[in-house]
Order: sequence, then C-alpha cells, then structure tokens
Amino acid sequence: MDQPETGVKNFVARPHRTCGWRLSAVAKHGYDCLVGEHDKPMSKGQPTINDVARVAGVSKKTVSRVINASPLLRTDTRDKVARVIAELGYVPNPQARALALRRNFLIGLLHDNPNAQTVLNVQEGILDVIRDMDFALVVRPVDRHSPTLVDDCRRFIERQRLFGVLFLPPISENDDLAQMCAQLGCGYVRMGSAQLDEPAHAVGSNDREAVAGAVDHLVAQGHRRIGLILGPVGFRSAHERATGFREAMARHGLAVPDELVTQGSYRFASGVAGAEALLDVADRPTAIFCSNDEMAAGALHTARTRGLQVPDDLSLIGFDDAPIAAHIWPPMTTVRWPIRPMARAAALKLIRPDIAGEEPSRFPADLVSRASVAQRAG
Amino acid sequence: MDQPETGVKNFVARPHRTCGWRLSAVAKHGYDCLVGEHDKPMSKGQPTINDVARVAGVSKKTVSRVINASPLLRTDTRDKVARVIAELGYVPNPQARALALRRNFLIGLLHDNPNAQTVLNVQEGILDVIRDMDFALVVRPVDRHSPTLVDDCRRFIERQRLFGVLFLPPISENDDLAQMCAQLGCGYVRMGSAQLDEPAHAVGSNDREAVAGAVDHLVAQGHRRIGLILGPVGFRSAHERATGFREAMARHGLAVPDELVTQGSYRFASGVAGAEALLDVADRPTAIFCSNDEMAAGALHTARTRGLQVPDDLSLIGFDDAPIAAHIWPPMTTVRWPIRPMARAAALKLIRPDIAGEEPSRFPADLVSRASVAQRAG
DNA sequence: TTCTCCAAGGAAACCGGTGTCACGAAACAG
DNA sequence: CTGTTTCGTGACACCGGTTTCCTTGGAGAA
Repeated sequence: MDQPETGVKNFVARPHRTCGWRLSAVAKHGYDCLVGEHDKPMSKGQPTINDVARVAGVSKKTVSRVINASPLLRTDTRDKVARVIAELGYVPNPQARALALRRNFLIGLLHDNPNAQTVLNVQEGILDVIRDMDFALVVRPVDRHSPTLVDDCRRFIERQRLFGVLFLPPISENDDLAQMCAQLGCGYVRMGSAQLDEPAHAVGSNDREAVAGAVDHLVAQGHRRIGLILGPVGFRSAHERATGFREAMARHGLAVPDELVTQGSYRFASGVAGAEALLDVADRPTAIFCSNDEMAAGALHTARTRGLQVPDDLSLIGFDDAPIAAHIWPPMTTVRWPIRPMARAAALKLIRPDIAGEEPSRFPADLVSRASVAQRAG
Repeated sequence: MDQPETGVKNFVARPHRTCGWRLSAVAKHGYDCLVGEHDKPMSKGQPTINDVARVAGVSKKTVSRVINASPLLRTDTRDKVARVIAELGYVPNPQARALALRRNFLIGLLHDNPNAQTVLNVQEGILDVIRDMDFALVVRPVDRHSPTLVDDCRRFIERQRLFGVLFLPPISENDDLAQMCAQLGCGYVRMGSAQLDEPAHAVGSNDREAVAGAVDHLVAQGHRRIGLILGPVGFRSAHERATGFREAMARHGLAVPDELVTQGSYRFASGVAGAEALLDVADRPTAIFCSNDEMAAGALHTARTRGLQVPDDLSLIGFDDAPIAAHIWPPMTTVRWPIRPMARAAALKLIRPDIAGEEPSRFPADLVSRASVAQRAG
C-alpha cells in the first residue's frame, strides 16, 4: 500500500470536484507540494487558509503573512503562495479574521432620514473610502423620537461589534449618543453643521458662511426686507443657519424684525405655513431665506397659490441642494453641502484616525445660483 | 496557602474592575459558583460565553443551549443562566457564531440608485424584518454600467460571506447577477416589476394593472389622445408599463400612434425632451402618461415653459410616487409602488424561505390621485 | 436489589483566521 | 573557524462560539 499516492488520489478526486477549484493549481505546482496528511477531507465550501497552506506546502502562518503583506517573507515564498491563492480563488474569511483580531471591519451608519438624497450620497461617500479596504457598511435607520434611541443604538453597536459608526443629522446632534459610543470604546464621527469642538469626531460644513453668501446675493439684488423661515428648534444646523443669517444682515446694516422670522420644521408643510405668515405681513418681504429646500418648495407653493410670481414678485433661497430644488419650477437657488466629500472625510477619520484624525474637517458650502432670485422689483 | 480562596480573590479583584461588570451577579449567586480555575485572567472587553459559564457554574455548552433555546434544559438551569446573562450584560459575539455556524447574519443590498427615496424605503422595509433577528443590513451601491459589475458583486459577496442579497431595479433585471448568486450558493431576491418566473427569488409589483388604472382614469376624464413617455430600453419595468399602457388603450379602442410615443430614460431631462416632442405634434395630446415621476416633473417643466396650464391644458400622470411628485406644483397624480411592504416580503423570503419562499409575491400598485389630471378641455 | 434507559449537562474538537515563541539556517563579527 | 545575530518559517495556543460524543444520576422495570 502506497500511502502517499492514496493521499494524492484522494486529494485530486475529492476537493476539486466538490469545491470546483481549478485543477491548474496542482498542474502548475506539481503533486510534490502535496506530500503530507492528505487523508483528512478538505473543507467543503470556499477554500480556507489551510487549503492554501497545504497546496503551497507552507504553514498557515506563512499564508497569513502573505495576506497581511508582512515584510519578513522571502520573495519566492511570497510569490509561490500568492500564486496558489490566485489559483484557488481563496478569499480570507472576514468573520474568522474579526474573531482573531478582536475587531471587525464593519462600520455603521446611524441616521433618522434627514433627506433621502443626503443619506444616499453619504453612503456613496463612505463606500468611496472603504470599498477596497475590506470594510463593509451596515446601515441602521433609527427613530430620533424614540425614548430608547440611545439603548437601541447601543445594542446595535454591541451586537454587531461595530468598528465605528457615523451619525448623520439630525441625530448627530445628540450628545448622549456620542457619549455612549465613547463609553463603549466604539469609534464615531458626527456629520453636520455641528461645531467642531472635538475635531477627531466631527466633520462639518460652514453653514454660517454659506448663509452669509446667500444673504449677500439677495442684498446685491437690491433686497432689503428679507424673511427667514427657521429650521426646527434644537437643531444645531438650524441654529447655525439662523445665526449666519442674522450676522450677515447686521453686517449690511439691515434689520431682522420679528414679524419676518417664522418657525419651521424642515418639512414642506412648515414652508407653506411659514410663507403664509410672512406674506401676511403688511409690508411683505421681497425675498425669503428658507433654512432648507423642502421648506423653500413649500414657500414656492404658497407664493403660487397667492398669485405671486417667483422670482419676479418674491425671491426665494433654500438650503441643501436637495433634488427637489432643481426639479421644481423655477429651479431653486440654494446652498450646496458637499456631502460626498464630507462623508469621505468622515469615513477616513473613522478608519484611519492616524491620517485624518486630528485636523478639523470643515467643508465650505457653496451657493448654487438658479432661477428663484431676481432683482428686487420697484 | 489557600488556593481556592486566592482564586476567588483574584476573580473579584480583577474582572469586575476591568470589565465594569455589575458585582451584583456575584452578590446574587454567591461565590460558591466560582469554585474552579479562576487564575487565568478573564476576557478584557465584553463578557464572553466562558465568563457566563464560569459565573453561572455551568459549561459553555449549557450557556449555548440557553442562548439557542434548546428544549433539553431543566427550567432552573435555564433561569440561572439567563439571570447571569442579564446581569453580565452578555451579548453573543456574532463573528464567533458566524464562524462556528459557517454562515453569517449579514444581508446585502445591491443597487444602482434607482431613486433615493426608494432605496431608503427599501432599507427601512428590510430593517422592519431583520431588526430583531440579529441580522444586519450591509449596503453596496454599484455602477450598472461598469463592465466588472458582476465580478464586483461577486467579490463583495465572497469577501463578506453574505447570507443573501437583495437586488433593486435596475440591476435586479440583470440575469447574470442572479446566476452568479445561484452559483455562489448565496441567497438572493430580486425586487421590481420583474416577472415572477422564479417565485422564490422575486418580489414584484403589478405595474401593468396599475398603468391600466391610470389610463382608465384619463379616459374617464375624457382624454382620447394620450401621449406616452417610455422608460429606458431594456428595463423590464419600462416594458411592463408600456405594455400595460398599450393594453389598456386597446381595451378602450384607442389608438397609440407612433408620434405620441417617445423614448425616455427615467431622468428629468428626458421628460423635458419627451414632452417637447409630444407637444410639437400637430394634434397634440391632451394627456401624457410618463413612465416615472422624474420624467413627469420634466414634462411639467416643458408644459410650463410653453405656457400650457397643467392640468387644464395638459394632464399628466407619473409613476412611483417619488417625493417629487407631491412637492411640485401642481401635485402630480401618480402610481404608488408599495415599496416598504415589498421590501419586507423580500427580506422575509431571504431569511425565512421556509415561511415565505414559494408563493409568488406580487403587490398591487395604486393610483394616487392628485392635481395633475383634469377633465379634458373643449 | 440490580439492571436498563433516558434526560441533563460536560469535555474536547472544530470553525478559520492571528499572535507568540522557538528553532534552524544564513550572515556576520571576532 | 567558531559564536552570535539576524532572517524566515513553523508549531501551537487562542479568539468565542457550536457540534459531537460521552458521562452521570435518577426513574422505572425485572
């Protein structure tokens, strides 16, 4: 009885049929590399590190070194193993890696839908960064009004053993969540117009400056009485935008009387109602700055129902450059958040704090001039 | 030297400080349950199954049995272990489970952004199902035009060892992708208006019937010359909608002359161009059916630039009930895909094919009547 | 009273990677 | 020419679960 030959026969007969591996691996490297204990069956599904090691005639550890690009390897060893990896179509099992390394390669996106297009842009921005880094993006819509919000997020992070999470507005403004992550030792980055007091954990846009630019634009067109529809109370972004508005108006020496300011909620309906209120004022504004596009669309709706022409009778500016801004008529002048670059920066902060960690990331927001602003009439 | 006591001392002193566990676990169950080898340090981070076993005074396997609700346990044992689990705040490590079970608990969502709101609704629908099942949702935007689309998806699935994937239109219509999944042994479900020839792998809506409803509505308002802006060539949904349109028109004995049909791409701009073409026809249509809302918004734009009133001079119907449909003026009559329930059904098919697998899932789409359709003038 | 059988639970191996450490060979210094 | 460093590699334990198989104790039968 020829033990080794039996082993080789078994090897050839079994794994290549059940796993669908390419026989060329053996053809190229010859059977001599197979001397060893071939009697135990090979793994059934995808090839494992053991299979690679066996075929290449090295130890698991050496294969692991090749995968992780260890500098301590001889070139010929590395090449040999790499060739076998390619032949077998071996893919390291991320679960096993995660277990051994005690950290996984999942990053979480927690959000309560600020705006569908925004969420999607963020997802794409994150993917831009992690696509080739073996990380995966897991998403989790949450309910910002839920009393168990923090606990829900905590359970999610704990269960999935997340590497880190990204928070989108509005929940990125929730300090309890940030604190919870810090406690858990889970990396986190907050996106939005948050102030950057913790540069390692925040990526923001400079909303004040952007709003100032919008106000400058209106003033340059001759507008003096400019209305403001606020974002919801307690939102940092809303606060930033309001502050930027007031600062810019003050800079131009223009008043912001209370009757030209109304509370909104970032929703379409509150834009409708806000514009109703502002247009009821005796000396009605010739322009309205809306703290986001959805409300601007609502304001446009109101103007139309009152028979006012936009922009001739009333100029409007929104904020966010949501898709709706470009699709309504007239196309809305608005402020564009560079969401995708921000998401990229945020993901990088999470994954490579060594590179991206400490410097603050504040992105400028740009005025997108479309057709909802005109020279002040009269 | 009192060995056992030293062990207990070590146990009390070390883990509860380093892990932050609640001492009450020990307080409740007493130290007697701790007799054993306490000298090796406990795990540093979250408690593991070993820690639970040690504190509860049972074996790992018994803890495992409790977690997996094995019926072979005595009630008192189960209660004791469950109490310790609660006290310690133990959460099973999903990576370790995935490794041992040789399947993980990740389901993937592959899409090339058909429409941001749709993607988000799908994500929420999936979450509705998996939220409490220890599954997580990982998303992957892809590029449908990439020549490496199938390979990219395959690599993603292999790397992450996904349990299953969901495809959204338009890539859900790609048969190569489905075939690749089948080869890989990865579960998959395709969403969209795909025909349901493989009920276990598809969740669809009945677009034909819905379009027929829209046509009936127009005809009931007196419209006879109705234009059609098609969706992109090669899209099954576009084909379904076109077929539904033609069938319904035929049923009413109405002609669909070639000059009243134009090719679109599901994008805003193609709606603009399509409407231009249709309104240039000598005997122009009094209504246009657009294969999606974005194109309907484009058609509305065109009507407006030509000074036509919608709906008085021209009626429009869209499809999808995208947010834009409700936000433009006039609000657009459209067809609503029950996306979230469809996503729920799809996720269920993936996770529990035993429950949801074999029966076909076809959801009715409803006409949402808003303000873009009026009685035919004249 | 002794034997059998079954339910409850434990020991050890395993999943597929990684870290630690030890070892042999080659390179280098004395 | 020998002793000491490096370098390259392998053996083995470990991560935290699950599975397989075996032990144990107590109830019921002979």
